[in-house]
Amino acid sequence: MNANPASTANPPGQDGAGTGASSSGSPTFSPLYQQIKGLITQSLETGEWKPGEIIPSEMELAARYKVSQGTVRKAIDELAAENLLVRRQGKGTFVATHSEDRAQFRFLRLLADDGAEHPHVSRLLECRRLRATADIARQLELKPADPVVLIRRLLQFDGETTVLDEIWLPGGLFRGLTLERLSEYKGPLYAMFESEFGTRMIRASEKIRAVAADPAVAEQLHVPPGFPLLSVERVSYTYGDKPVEVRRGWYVTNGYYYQNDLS
Amino acid sequence: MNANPASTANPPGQDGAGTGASSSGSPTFSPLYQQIKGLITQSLETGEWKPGEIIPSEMELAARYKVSQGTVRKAIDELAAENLLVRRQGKGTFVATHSEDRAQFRFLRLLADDGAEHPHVSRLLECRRLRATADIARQLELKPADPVVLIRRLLQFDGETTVLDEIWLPGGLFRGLTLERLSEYKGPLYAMFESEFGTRMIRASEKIRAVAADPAVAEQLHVPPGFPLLSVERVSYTYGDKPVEVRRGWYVTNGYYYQNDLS
DNA sequence: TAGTGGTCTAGACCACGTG
DNA sequence: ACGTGGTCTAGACCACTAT
Repeated sequence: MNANPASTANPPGQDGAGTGASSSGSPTFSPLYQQIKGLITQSLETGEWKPGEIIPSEMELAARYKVSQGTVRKAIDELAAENLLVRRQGKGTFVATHSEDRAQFRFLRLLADDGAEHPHVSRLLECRRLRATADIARQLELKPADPVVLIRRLLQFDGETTVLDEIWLPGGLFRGLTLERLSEYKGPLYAMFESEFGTRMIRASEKIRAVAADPAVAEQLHVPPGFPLLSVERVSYTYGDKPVEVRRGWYVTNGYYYQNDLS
Repeated sequence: MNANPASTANPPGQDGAGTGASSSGSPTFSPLYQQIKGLITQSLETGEWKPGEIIPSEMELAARYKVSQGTVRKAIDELAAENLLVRRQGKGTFVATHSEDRAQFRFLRLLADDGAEHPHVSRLLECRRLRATADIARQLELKPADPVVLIRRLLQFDGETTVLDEIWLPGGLFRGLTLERLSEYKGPLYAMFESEFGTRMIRASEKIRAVAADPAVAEQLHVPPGFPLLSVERVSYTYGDKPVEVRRGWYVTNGYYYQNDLS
């Protein structure tokens, strides 16, 4: 009989999830689906649904949050676009993970000159615990001299030593991270951080430069000092745009290139 | 009275735009909104709606294509996500353009070390017409020895010579492009290509390497030979993934860096 | 056959920009 | 006051996957 249930169920401040500040004096306005998105993100963050697991169906979530399926759908759509969730028709919606998928190339876009994606192996150099320098502390939003973990490693593509990485992590989040545990783990580093330490890398920002290899780096990469290297400074973020990794990489781009798409 | 108009109006093969191959024997299936997206793209391609102009409202397009507003909306949503259209609430939907917006940074992501986005000026070196090499012809999907235009230029940031670009364009698409016309035009190169030659760059793919400056390049950039430079090889595409520009750039990354976000 | 996500529709109301 | 895009709902059907 009623033409539009929304006209009675959805005026400001009457429904379960609320409509944000539309009835308050604040000039802000938050769409319902954004609030649902936030609630779903919370459940991801707290581990209610873990990487690789299926989350409740759209209908179940709609009932839980007391909104329509369409609103849940729009929230999930955005989370899927941000690579936090993966939809699979006929099966359900799953929490994204760094373990599978080939999500590996997402964070290491090094291709051979012929365009092929070659596999690589990691060679760990060290894993030390020390105190953050002022610079690292600032980037990780820690206090100076807070404990951090430093990992140094080489990556070999087809046996060729191609990448030298220095990775800084907040000590508090990565207790029990040792060289031994690192070397035992099979798979991408981010997959280990996700499954072993509950820290999931969501996005990263990189500063790329061309630099001359200094003697120490040159020796590790088997190139002469002064050799041109790609310098990649990365800061990775987890939920809530919290920085949880600083990475400095030196890439030998002979036979390989860094692939980037502008769109 | 009827609970669901769609149940009578939308069975396979009965509506205006059609529902793809759902009633044919073909295994393909194309959602209605994808077909609408294709029709809108066509109108963009043919110039029915030009860069900067407003396109018809969602209601008008829905009437034109004989679908619901929601279906048009979904088509426009995707085109907006691909930067082909720009939505402005309360005003309408507009054809994206390289002229305004600050869309400039989208295709030249060079920032100063302090993270600031500095303006730059272009210094044209030459604009010649010649025959494509085998390599350039292949990348532009031309026949070998087809006519092409070569532009060479320098970019200066804060007076510092920072970038040397070599740009190849298909001769057929850029008739009448001369050094004089280039130097007269104010604004980004892509804005000129768009407004003067009707060729709009949609996306680009880059291969990035660190290289040692060869003597000729070094001289232009005022650095010593062998100096580490960022080499950026770009292929730009217009509608239908048709390549229309090959660009080779050398960047001096002292005081500046190439910004990239992984997400 | 049942359940999931994916598409499509129709209609109502809201926020924004312009008269 | 009006038109635009933006949100929200409700319901039907389609496509895919598993049982």
